[in-house]
Amino acid sequence: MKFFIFDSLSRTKKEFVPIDSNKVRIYACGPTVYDYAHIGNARMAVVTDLLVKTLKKKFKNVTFVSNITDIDDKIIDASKKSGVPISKLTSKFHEIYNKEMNALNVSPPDFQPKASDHINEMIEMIEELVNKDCAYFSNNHIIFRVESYKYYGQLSGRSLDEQLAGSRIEIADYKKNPRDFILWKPSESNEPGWDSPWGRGRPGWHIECSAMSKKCLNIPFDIHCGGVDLTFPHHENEIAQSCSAIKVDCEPQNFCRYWFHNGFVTSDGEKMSKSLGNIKLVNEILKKYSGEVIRLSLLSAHYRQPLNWTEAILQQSEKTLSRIFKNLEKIKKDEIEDSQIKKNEFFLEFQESLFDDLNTPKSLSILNVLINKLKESNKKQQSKIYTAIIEAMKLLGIGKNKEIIIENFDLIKKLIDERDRARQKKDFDRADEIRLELSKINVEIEDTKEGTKWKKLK
RNA sequence: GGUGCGGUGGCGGAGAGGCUACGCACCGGCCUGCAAAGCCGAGUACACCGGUUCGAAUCCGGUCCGCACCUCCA
Repeated sequence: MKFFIFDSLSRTKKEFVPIDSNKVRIYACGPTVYDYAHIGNARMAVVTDLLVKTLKKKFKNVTFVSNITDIDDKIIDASKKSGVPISKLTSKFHEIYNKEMNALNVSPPDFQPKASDHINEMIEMIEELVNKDCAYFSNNHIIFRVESYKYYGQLSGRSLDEQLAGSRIEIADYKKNPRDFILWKPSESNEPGWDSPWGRGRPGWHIECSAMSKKCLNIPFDIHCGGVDLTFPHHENEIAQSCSAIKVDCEPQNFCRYWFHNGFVTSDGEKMSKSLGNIKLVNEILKKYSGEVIRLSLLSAHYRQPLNWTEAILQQSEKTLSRIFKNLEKIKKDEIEDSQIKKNEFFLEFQESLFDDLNTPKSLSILNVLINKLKESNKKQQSKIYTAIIEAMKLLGIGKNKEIIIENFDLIKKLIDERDRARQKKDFDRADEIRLELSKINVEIEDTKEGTKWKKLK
Protein backbone atom coordinates (compact mmCIF):
# COMPACT_ATOMS: atom_id res chain seq x y z
CA MET A 1 0.00 0.00 0.00
CA LYS A 2 1.45 3.35 -1.05
CA PHE A 3 1.78 6.24 1.37
CA PHE A 4 0.87 9.72 0.15
CA ILE A 5 1.72 12.99 1.75
CA PHE A 6 1.14 16.60 0.81
CA ASP A 7 4.40 18.49 0.47
CA SER A 8 4.12 22.25 1.05
CA LEU A 9 7.30 23.01 -0.89
CA SER A 10 6.01 21.54 -4.16
CA ARG A 11 2.37 22.18 -3.19
CA THR A 12 1.34 18.72 -4.32
CA LYS A 13 0.38 15.44 -2.79
CA LYS A 14 3.02 12.90 -3.64
CA GLU A 15 3.94 9.37 -2.82
CA PHE A 16 6.20 9.24 0.19
CA VAL A 17 9.48 7.48 -0.51
CA PRO A 18 12.12 7.69 2.21
CA ILE A 19 15.70 8.58 1.35
CA ASP A 20 16.94 5.46 3.09
CA SER A 21 14.46 2.64 2.47
CA ASN A 22 15.27 1.13 5.87
CA LYS A 23 14.74 4.23 7.90
CA VAL A 24 12.38 7.19 8.00
CA ARG A 25 13.57 10.38 9.67
CA ILE A 26 11.18 13.12 10.82
CA TYR A 27 11.69 16.42 12.55
CA ALA A 28 9.01 18.63 14.11
CA CYS A 29 9.46 22.13 15.47
CA GLY A 30 8.51 21.76 19.10
CA PRO A 31 7.26 24.33 21.58
CA THR A 32 8.96 27.31 23.13
CA VAL A 33 8.54 26.53 26.80
CA TYR A 34 7.42 29.61 28.68
CA ASP A 35 3.70 28.98 29.23
CA TYR A 36 1.03 26.27 29.29
CA ALA A 37 0.35 24.50 26.00
CA HIS A 38 -2.69 25.70 24.08
CA ILE A 39 -4.89 23.72 21.77
CA GLY A 40 -2.91 24.88 18.73
CA ASN A 41 0.26 23.37 20.18
CA ALA A 42 -1.73 20.24 20.83
CA ARG A 43 -2.98 19.99 17.26
CA MET A 44 0.54 20.02 15.91
CA ALA A 45 1.64 17.40 18.44
CA VAL A 46 -1.35 15.12 17.84
CA VAL A 47 -1.19 15.36 14.05
CA THR A 48 2.55 14.72 13.98
CA ASP A 49 2.13 11.84 16.40
CA LEU A 50 -0.47 10.31 14.11
CA LEU A 51 1.84 10.77 11.13
CA VAL A 52 4.61 8.94 12.97
CA LYS A 53 2.32 6.12 14.12
CA THR A 54 0.88 5.69 10.64
CA LEU A 55 4.33 5.68 9.04
CA LYS A 56 5.32 2.94 11.48
CA LYS A 57 2.62 0.72 9.95
CA LYS A 58 4.58 0.73 6.71
CA PHE A 59 8.15 1.39 7.73
CA LYS A 60 9.78 -0.57 10.52
CA ASN A 61 12.30 2.01 11.45
CA VAL A 62 11.05 5.53 12.07
CA THR A 63 13.04 8.11 14.01
CA PHE A 64 11.13 11.11 15.23
CA VAL A 65 12.83 14.17 16.67
CA SER A 66 10.99 17.10 18.16
CA ASN A 67 12.87 19.84 19.93
CA ILE A 68 12.28 22.01 22.94
CA THR A 69 13.14 25.67 22.43
CA ASP A 70 14.39 26.88 25.77
CA ILE A 71 16.23 29.98 24.60
CA ASP A 72 14.10 32.78 23.33
CA ASP A 73 13.34 36.41 24.05
CA LYS A 74 9.80 35.49 25.05
CA ILE A 75 11.26 33.30 27.76
CA ILE A 76 13.49 36.12 28.95
CA ASP A 77 10.47 38.41 29.13
CA ALA A 78 8.39 35.83 30.97
CA SER A 79 11.19 35.28 33.44
CA LYS A 80 11.58 39.01 34.05
CA LYS A 81 7.85 39.41 34.59
CA SER A 82 7.38 36.46 36.90
CA GLY A 83 10.71 36.66 38.68
CA VAL A 84 11.22 32.94 38.11
CA PRO A 85 14.74 32.11 36.90
CA ILE A 86 14.92 31.04 33.25
CA SER A 87 16.09 27.48 33.82
CA LYS A 88 13.39 26.90 36.40
CA LEU A 89 10.74 28.37 34.13
CA THR A 90 11.73 26.33 31.09
CA SER A 91 12.10 23.04 32.93
CA LYS A 92 8.71 23.56 34.54
CA PHE A 93 6.88 24.16 31.27
CA HIS A 94 8.91 21.50 29.48
CA GLU A 95 7.62 18.98 32.00
CA ILE A 96 4.06 20.28 31.82
CA TYR A 97 4.11 20.09 28.03
CA ASN A 98 5.18 16.46 28.07
CA LYS A 99 2.56 15.55 30.65
CA GLU A 100 -0.22 17.26 28.76
CA MET A 101 0.75 15.68 25.47
CA ASN A 102 0.87 12.31 27.20
CA ALA A 103 -2.71 12.90 28.34
CA LEU A 104 -3.60 13.29 24.66
CA ASN A 105 -1.97 9.93 23.89
CA VAL A 106 0.93 11.58 22.11
CA SER A 107 3.91 9.23 22.25
CA PRO A 108 7.14 10.92 23.25
CA PRO A 109 9.54 11.60 20.37
CA ASP A 110 12.60 9.37 20.05
CA PHE A 111 14.71 12.43 20.79
CA GLN A 112 13.68 15.70 22.35
CA PRO A 113 16.77 17.87 22.08
CA LYS A 114 16.95 21.19 23.88
CA ALA A 115 18.26 24.30 22.17
CA SER A 116 20.43 25.18 25.16
CA ASP A 117 22.33 21.89 24.74
CA HIS A 118 23.26 22.70 21.14
CA ILE A 119 24.89 26.10 21.31
CA ASN A 120 28.16 24.75 19.94
CA GLU A 121 26.45 23.21 16.93
CA MET A 122 24.73 26.52 16.27
CA ILE A 123 27.97 28.48 16.53
CA GLU A 124 29.64 26.06 14.13
CA MET A 125 26.88 26.48 11.59
CA ILE A 126 26.97 30.26 11.90
CA GLU A 127 30.74 30.24 11.36
CA GLU A 128 30.20 28.16 8.25
CA LEU A 129 27.70 30.73 6.97
CA VAL A 130 30.06 33.61 7.71
CA ASN A 131 32.90 31.80 5.89
CA LYS A 132 30.72 31.33 2.83
CA ASP A 133 29.77 35.02 2.92
CA CYS A 134 26.12 34.18 3.50
CA ALA A 135 26.17 36.07 6.78
CA TYR A 136 27.76 39.31 7.94
CA PHE A 137 28.70 41.05 11.17
CA SER A 138 26.92 44.30 11.89
CA ASN A 139 26.20 46.18 15.11
CA ASN A 140 27.47 43.20 17.13
CA HIS A 141 24.97 40.90 15.41
CA ILE A 142 25.58 38.12 12.92
CA ILE A 143 22.98 38.43 10.21
CA PHE A 144 22.03 36.09 7.41
CA ARG A 145 22.18 37.69 4.00
CA VAL A 146 18.98 36.62 2.33
CA GLU A 147 20.11 37.71 -1.12
CA SER A 148 22.91 35.17 -0.94
CA TYR A 149 20.44 32.34 -1.28
CA LYS A 150 18.94 31.76 -4.69
CA TYR A 151 15.95 29.73 -3.50
CA TYR A 152 14.87 32.11 -0.76
CA GLY A 153 11.08 32.40 -0.85
CA GLN A 154 10.40 29.10 -2.55
CA LEU A 155 8.60 27.53 0.41
CA SER A 156 6.37 30.48 1.22
CA GLY A 157 5.93 31.42 -2.42
CA ARG A 158 7.05 35.00 -2.09
CA SER A 159 9.68 36.81 -4.05
CA LEU A 160 11.92 39.20 -2.17
CA ASP A 161 10.15 42.18 -3.74
CA GLU A 162 6.73 40.91 -2.73
CA GLN A 163 7.83 40.50 0.81
CA LEU A 164 8.56 44.17 1.08
CA ALA A 165 5.34 45.54 -0.38
CA GLY A 166 2.88 46.40 2.34
CA SER A 167 5.03 44.81 4.95
CA ARG A 168 4.55 45.97 8.48
CA ILE A 169 8.01 44.96 9.57
CA GLU A 170 10.15 47.53 11.29
CA ILE A 171 13.42 47.66 9.48
CA ALA A 172 16.49 47.58 11.65
CA ASP A 173 19.00 49.96 10.16
CA TYR A 174 21.93 47.61 10.66
CA LYS A 175 20.42 45.10 8.23
CA LYS A 176 21.55 45.37 4.61
CA ASN A 177 18.22 43.96 3.44
CA PRO A 178 15.09 44.25 5.55
CA ARG A 179 14.51 40.51 5.14
CA ASP A 180 17.90 39.56 6.53
CA PHE A 181 17.52 37.75 9.79
CA ILE A 182 19.57 37.43 12.94
CA LEU A 183 21.69 34.35 13.57
CA TRP A 184 23.46 35.59 16.68
CA LYS A 185 22.82 38.56 18.92
CA PRO A 186 24.68 40.12 21.85
CA SER A 187 23.39 39.57 25.39
CA GLU A 188 23.25 42.11 28.16
CA SER A 189 24.88 41.04 31.42
CA ASN A 190 21.49 40.20 32.91
CA GLU A 191 20.48 38.09 29.91
CA PRO A 192 21.50 34.51 29.21
CA GLY A 193 24.56 34.30 27.01
CA TRP A 194 27.31 32.06 25.73
CA ASP A 195 30.82 32.87 24.60
CA SER A 196 31.24 32.94 20.85
CA PRO A 197 33.71 34.26 18.25
CA TRP A 198 31.47 37.37 18.20
CA GLY A 199 31.42 37.93 21.93
CA ARG A 200 28.97 36.86 24.61
CA GLY A 201 25.55 36.41 23.14
CA ARG A 202 22.74 34.09 22.20
CA PRO A 203 21.31 32.57 19.04
CA GLY A 204 18.54 34.11 16.97
CA TRP A 205 15.25 32.34 16.54
CA HIS A 206 15.70 30.03 13.55
CA ILE A 207 19.14 28.55 13.89
CA GLU A 208 18.32 26.05 16.65
CA CYS A 209 16.15 23.86 14.44
CA SER A 210 18.76 23.79 11.70
CA ALA A 211 21.46 22.77 14.16
CA MET A 212 19.41 20.15 16.00
CA SER A 213 17.86 18.49 12.97
CA LYS A 214 21.30 18.13 11.45
CA LYS A 215 22.76 16.78 14.66
CA CYS A 216 19.97 14.32 15.48
CA LEU A 217 18.91 13.11 12.04
CA ASN A 218 21.65 14.05 9.58
CA ILE A 219 20.71 15.89 6.43
CA PRO A 220 18.92 15.46 4.19
CA PHE A 221 16.13 13.88 6.22
CA ASP A 222 12.65 12.92 5.12
CA ILE A 223 9.89 15.02 6.67
CA HIS A 224 9.86 18.35 8.46
CA CYS A 225 6.67 19.20 10.37
CA GLY A 226 5.18 22.27 11.98
CA GLY A 227 2.21 24.63 12.01
CA VAL A 228 1.43 26.57 8.79
CA ASP A 229 2.33 29.81 10.46
CA LEU A 230 5.92 28.61 10.63
CA THR A 231 6.30 28.40 6.85
CA PHE A 232 7.26 32.03 6.88
CA PRO A 233 9.64 33.12 8.15
CA HIS A 234 10.81 30.23 10.33
CA HIS A 235 10.98 27.37 7.85
CA GLU A 236 11.98 29.60 4.97
CA ASN A 237 14.93 30.76 7.05
CA GLU A 238 15.75 27.24 8.17
CA ILE A 239 16.03 26.13 4.55
CA ALA A 240 18.18 29.12 3.69
CA GLN A 241 20.66 28.63 6.51
CA SER A 242 20.78 24.82 6.49
CA CYS A 243 21.30 24.65 2.74
CA SER A 244 23.75 27.55 2.57
CA ALA A 245 25.82 25.89 5.28
CA ILE A 246 26.20 22.88 2.96
CA LYS A 247 27.16 25.00 -0.02
CA VAL A 248 26.12 28.29 -1.54
CA ASP A 249 22.79 28.03 -3.41
CA CYS A 250 22.30 24.43 -2.40
CA GLU A 251 18.81 23.24 -3.34
CA PRO A 252 16.16 22.93 -0.60
CA GLN A 253 15.84 19.17 -1.13
CA ASN A 254 19.30 18.76 0.32
CA PHE A 255 17.94 19.75 3.70
CA CYS A 256 14.62 17.96 3.80
CA ARG A 257 12.40 16.15 1.30
CA TYR A 258 8.82 16.74 2.44
CA TRP A 259 7.37 19.73 4.27
CA PHE A 260 4.35 18.84 6.34
CA HIS A 261 2.27 21.70 7.73
CA ASN A 262 -0.87 21.49 9.83
CA GLY A 263 -3.61 24.12 9.69
CA PHE A 264 -4.46 26.66 12.34
CA VAL A 265 -6.87 26.32 15.22
CA THR A 266 -9.23 29.22 15.70
CA SER A 267 -11.20 29.78 18.86
CA ASP A 268 -14.91 30.45 18.33
CA GLY A 269 -14.17 31.70 14.84
CA GLU A 270 -11.33 34.00 15.76
CA LYS A 271 -7.62 33.72 15.99
CA MET A 272 -6.44 32.86 19.47
CA SER A 273 -4.69 35.78 21.02
CA LYS A 274 -3.91 37.04 24.44
CA SER A 275 -5.62 40.36 23.81
CA LEU A 276 -8.90 38.66 22.90
CA GLY A 277 -8.49 36.36 25.87
CA ASN A 278 -9.59 33.37 23.85
CA ILE A 279 -6.54 31.15 24.15
CA LYS A 280 -7.70 27.64 24.94
CA LEU A 281 -5.22 25.90 27.20
CA VAL A 282 -4.91 22.13 27.16
CA ASN A 283 -4.85 21.85 30.94
CA GLU A 284 -8.13 23.78 31.18
CA ILE A 285 -9.87 21.57 28.64
CA LEU A 286 -8.53 18.44 30.35
CA LYS A 287 -10.42 19.39 33.48
CA LYS A 288 -13.68 18.83 31.62
CA TYR A 289 -12.91 16.33 28.89
CA SER A 290 -10.75 13.25 28.60
CA GLY A 291 -7.60 13.21 26.48
CA GLU A 292 -9.27 10.87 23.99
CA VAL A 293 -12.17 13.29 23.48
CA ILE A 294 -9.79 16.18 22.89
CA ARG A 295 -7.73 14.09 20.53
CA LEU A 296 -10.77 12.97 18.55
CA SER A 297 -11.89 16.59 18.28
CA LEU A 298 -8.49 17.56 16.93
CA LEU A 299 -8.64 14.77 14.35
CA SER A 300 -12.21 15.43 13.26
CA ALA A 301 -11.08 17.82 10.54
CA HIS A 302 -8.38 17.07 8.01
CA TYR A 303 -5.04 18.26 9.36
CA ARG A 304 -4.49 20.84 6.64
CA GLN A 305 -7.90 22.45 7.09
CA PRO A 306 -8.46 25.18 9.62
CA LEU A 307 -10.12 23.90 12.77
CA ASN A 308 -12.54 26.04 14.70
CA TRP A 309 -12.39 25.07 18.36
CA THR A 310 -15.75 25.17 20.14
CA GLU A 311 -17.49 23.50 23.04
CA ALA A 312 -19.81 21.82 20.52
CA ILE A 313 -16.98 19.96 18.84
CA LEU A 314 -15.95 18.50 22.19
CA GLN A 315 -19.48 17.46 23.05
CA GLN A 316 -19.94 15.79 19.69
CA SER A 317 -16.66 13.89 20.06
CA GLU A 318 -17.58 12.81 23.55
CA LYS A 319 -20.86 11.34 22.35
CA THR A 320 -19.33 9.69 19.33
CA LEU A 321 -16.65 8.08 21.45
CA SER A 322 -19.13 6.98 24.07
CA ARG A 323 -21.23 5.24 21.41
CA ILE A 324 -18.17 3.47 20.06
CA PHE A 325 -17.17 2.23 23.50
CA LYS A 326 -20.67 1.01 24.30
CA ASN A 327 -20.81 -0.97 21.10
CA LEU A 328 -17.44 -2.53 21.80
CA GLU A 329 -18.38 -3.43 25.36
CA LYS A 330 -21.25 -5.56 24.07
CA ILE A 331 -18.84 -7.91 22.36
CA LYS A 332 -17.77 -10.90 24.41
CA LYS A 333 -14.02 -10.77 24.14
CA ASP A 334 -13.42 -14.47 24.77
CA GLU A 335 -15.38 -15.28 21.62
CA ILE A 336 -13.09 -13.17 19.48
CA GLU A 337 -10.93 -15.24 17.21
CA ASP A 338 -7.42 -14.12 16.54
CA SER A 339 -6.88 -12.92 13.03
CA GLN A 340 -3.91 -11.43 11.33
CA ILE A 341 -4.27 -7.71 11.09
CA LYS A 342 -2.19 -7.56 7.92
CA LYS A 343 -4.79 -9.64 6.11
CA ASN A 344 -7.76 -7.93 7.70
CA GLU A 345 -9.56 -6.21 4.81
CA PHE A 346 -11.58 -4.03 7.19
CA PHE A 347 -8.47 -2.66 8.82
CA LEU A 348 -6.70 -2.30 5.50
CA GLU A 349 -9.46 -0.10 4.14
CA PHE A 350 -9.18 2.04 7.24
CA GLN A 351 -5.41 2.18 6.95
CA GLU A 352 -5.59 3.21 3.33
CA SER A 353 -7.50 6.34 4.27
CA LEU A 354 -4.70 7.34 6.63
CA PHE A 355 -2.03 6.45 4.08
CA ASP A 356 -3.76 8.97 1.84
CA ASP A 357 -2.29 12.09 3.42
CA LEU A 358 -3.83 11.32 6.83
CA ASN A 359 -7.46 11.62 5.80
CA THR A 360 -8.78 11.33 9.34
CA PRO A 361 -12.39 12.38 8.60
CA LYS A 362 -12.59 9.55 6.11
CA SER A 363 -10.92 7.11 8.46
CA LEU A 364 -13.37 8.06 11.21
CA SER A 365 -16.21 7.51 8.80
CA ILE A 366 -14.88 4.02 8.03
CA LEU A 367 -14.54 3.37 11.75
CA ASN A 368 -18.19 4.31 12.26
CA VAL A 369 -19.30 2.05 9.45
CA LEU A 370 -17.39 -0.80 11.08
CA ILE A 371 -19.09 -0.09 14.39
CA ASN A 372 -22.45 -0.33 12.64
CA LYS A 373 -21.43 -3.59 10.98
CA LEU A 374 -20.21 -5.08 14.22
CA LYS A 375 -23.53 -6.49 15.33
CA GLU A 376 -24.88 -8.02 12.18
CA SER A 377 -22.18 -10.38 10.99
CA ASN A 378 -21.34 -13.97 11.62
CA LYS A 379 -18.80 -14.81 14.33
CA LYS A 380 -15.81 -14.96 12.04
CA GLN A 381 -16.65 -11.68 10.36
CA GLN A 382 -17.45 -10.15 13.71
CA SER A 383 -14.05 -11.12 15.08
CA LYS A 384 -12.37 -9.56 12.11
CA ILE A 385 -14.34 -6.36 12.40
CA TYR A 386 -13.79 -6.18 16.14
CA THR A 387 -10.05 -6.63 15.74
CA ALA A 388 -10.00 -4.02 12.99
CA ILE A 389 -11.81 -1.51 15.20
CA ILE A 390 -9.50 -2.06 18.16
CA GLU A 391 -6.48 -1.71 15.93
CA ALA A 392 -7.90 1.41 14.27
CA MET A 393 -8.63 3.04 17.62
CA LYS A 394 -5.11 2.29 18.74
CA LEU A 395 -3.63 3.86 15.64
CA LEU A 396 -5.78 6.97 16.00
CA GLY A 397 -4.89 7.09 19.69
CA ILE A 398 -8.50 7.29 20.85
CA GLY A 399 -8.73 3.91 22.58
CA LYS A 400 -9.53 3.76 26.26
CA ASN A 401 -6.25 3.30 27.96
CA LYS A 402 -6.43 5.07 31.25
CA GLU A 403 -8.24 4.17 34.42
CA ILE A 404 -10.20 7.04 35.84
CA ILE A 405 -9.55 7.35 39.52
CA ILE A 406 -12.86 7.12 41.31
CA GLU A 407 -13.49 9.12 44.42
CA ASN A 408 -16.40 8.24 46.72
CA PHE A 409 -16.39 4.70 45.39
CA ASP A 410 -18.02 3.22 48.51
CA LEU A 411 -20.64 5.92 48.72
CA ILE A 412 -21.62 5.41 45.09
CA LYS A 413 -21.95 1.67 45.64
CA LYS A 414 -24.08 2.22 48.74
CA LEU A 415 -26.43 4.63 46.99
CA ILE A 416 -26.87 2.37 43.99
CA ASP A 417 -27.68 -0.61 46.23
CA GLU A 418 -30.19 1.45 48.13
CA ARG A 419 -31.77 2.59 44.89
CA ASP A 420 -32.05 -0.98 43.65
CA ARG A 421 -33.88 -1.98 46.82
CA ALA A 422 -36.20 1.00 46.46
CA ARG A 423 -36.96 0.06 42.87
CA GLN A 424 -37.74 -3.48 43.87
CA LYS A 425 -40.23 -2.13 46.37
CA LYS A 426 -41.57 0.14 43.62
CA ASP A 427 -40.59 3.15 45.67
CA PHE A 428 -39.74 5.15 42.57
CA ASP A 429 -39.75 8.51 44.29
CA ARG A 430 -36.86 7.44 46.46
CA ALA A 431 -35.14 5.87 43.46
CA ASP A 432 -35.32 9.10 41.49
CA GLU A 433 -34.13 11.04 44.50
CA ILE A 434 -31.01 8.89 44.66
CA ARG A 435 -30.41 9.33 40.95
CA LEU A 436 -30.44 13.08 41.51
CA GLU A 437 -28.04 12.73 44.41
CA LEU A 438 -25.67 10.70 42.28
CA SER A 439 -25.83 13.16 39.43
CA LYS A 440 -24.73 15.85 41.86
CA ILE A 441 -21.45 14.02 42.33
CA ASN A 442 -21.19 13.53 38.57
CA VAL A 443 -22.26 9.92 38.51
CA GLU A 444 -24.51 8.90 35.66
CA ILE A 445 -26.49 5.68 36.02
CA GLU A 446 -28.10 3.43 33.51
CA ASP A 447 -30.54 0.60 34.27
CA THR A 448 -29.85 -2.43 32.12
CA LYS A 449 -30.87 -6.07 32.07
CA GLU A 450 -27.64 -6.93 33.84
CA GLY A 451 -28.34 -4.45 36.61
CA THR A 452 -27.52 -0.81 37.15
CA LYS A 453 -24.44 0.46 35.38
CA TRP A 454 -22.81 3.69 36.35
CA LYS A 455 -20.03 5.91 35.21
CA LYS A 456 -18.25 8.90 36.52
CA LEU A 457 -18.49 11.94 34.29
CA LYS A 458 -15.57 14.25 34.05
C1' G B 1 -1.41 46.04 -1.05
C1' G B 2 0.84 40.90 -1.78
C1' U B 3 0.35 35.44 -0.93
C1' G B 4 -2.29 31.03 0.33
C1' C B 5 -6.67 28.18 1.77
C1' G B 6 -11.85 27.71 1.91
C1' G B 7 -17.45 28.33 1.06
C1' U B 8 -21.31 21.04 1.23
C1' G B 9 -27.91 19.36 4.70
C1' G B 10 -29.64 22.47 11.68
C1' C B 11 -24.18 21.80 13.13
C1' G B 12 -19.22 19.40 12.37
C1' G B 13 -16.96 17.37 8.08
C1' A B 14 -14.95 13.95 3.78
C1' G B 15 -15.50 13.22 -1.24
C1' A B 16 -15.03 14.81 -6.22
C1' G B 17 -17.81 14.46 -13.60
C1' G B 18 -23.13 9.71 -13.14
C1' C B 19 -22.99 5.51 -7.38
C1' U B 20 -26.50 6.52 0.63
C1' A B 21 -19.88 9.53 2.98
C1' C B 22 -19.83 9.58 8.14
C1' G B 23 -20.82 11.73 12.98
C1' C B 24 -23.77 15.00 16.21
C1' A B 25 -28.65 17.21 16.67
C1' C B 26 -33.81 16.84 15.23
C1' C B 27 -38.37 13.80 14.00
C1' G B 28 -41.21 8.82 14.11
C1' G B 29 -41.10 3.76 16.19
C1' C B 30 -39.28 -0.35 19.59
C1' C B 31 -37.56 -0.98 24.58
C1' U B 32 -38.22 1.21 29.75
C1' G B 33 -41.69 2.43 36.39
C1' C B 34 -39.34 6.88 34.78
C1' A B 35 -34.73 8.41 32.82
C1' A B 36 -30.52 7.36 30.10
C1' A B 37 -28.46 4.33 26.68
C1' G B 38 -29.28 1.11 22.70
C1' C B 39 -31.78 -0.48 18.31
C1' C B 40 -34.92 0.36 13.74
C1' G B 41 -36.63 4.07 10.30
C1' A B 42 -37.37 9.03 7.75
C1' G B 43 -35.87 13.91 6.15
C1' U B 44 -32.89 17.90 4.73
C1' A B 45 -26.84 19.50 0.72
C1' C B 46 -23.17 21.02 -2.24
C1' A B 47 -22.29 30.28 -1.99
C1' C B 48 -24.00 33.00 -6.63
C1' C B 49 -24.05 33.75 -12.16
C1' G B 50 -22.65 31.96 -16.80
C1' G B 51 -20.18 28.01 -19.83
C1' U B 52 -18.34 22.79 -21.28
C1' U B 53 -20.94 17.87 -21.13
C1' C B 54 -25.89 13.05 -22.58
C1' G B 55 -24.97 14.31 -17.29
C1' A B 56 -21.49 19.06 -12.70
C1' A B 57 -21.50 19.89 -5.79
C1' U B 58 -17.21 17.87 -8.67
C1' C B 59 -14.24 20.82 -14.88
C1' C B 60 -13.72 26.21 -17.02
C1' G B 61 -14.69 31.72 -16.52
C1' G B 62 -16.58 35.54 -13.49
C1' U B 63 -18.98 37.54 -8.86
C1' C B 64 -19.70 37.66 -3.66
C1' C B 65 -18.24 36.10 1.26
C1' G B 66 -14.94 33.99 5.13
C1' C B 67 -10.18 32.66 7.27
C1' A B 68 -4.93 32.67 7.63
C1' C B 69 0.15 34.44 6.51
C1' C B 70 3.30 38.81 5.12
C1' U B 71 5.29 41.12 13.00
C1' C B 72 5.96 36.93 17.97
C1' C B 73 3.10 32.70 16.90
C1' A B 74 1.78 25.78 16.52
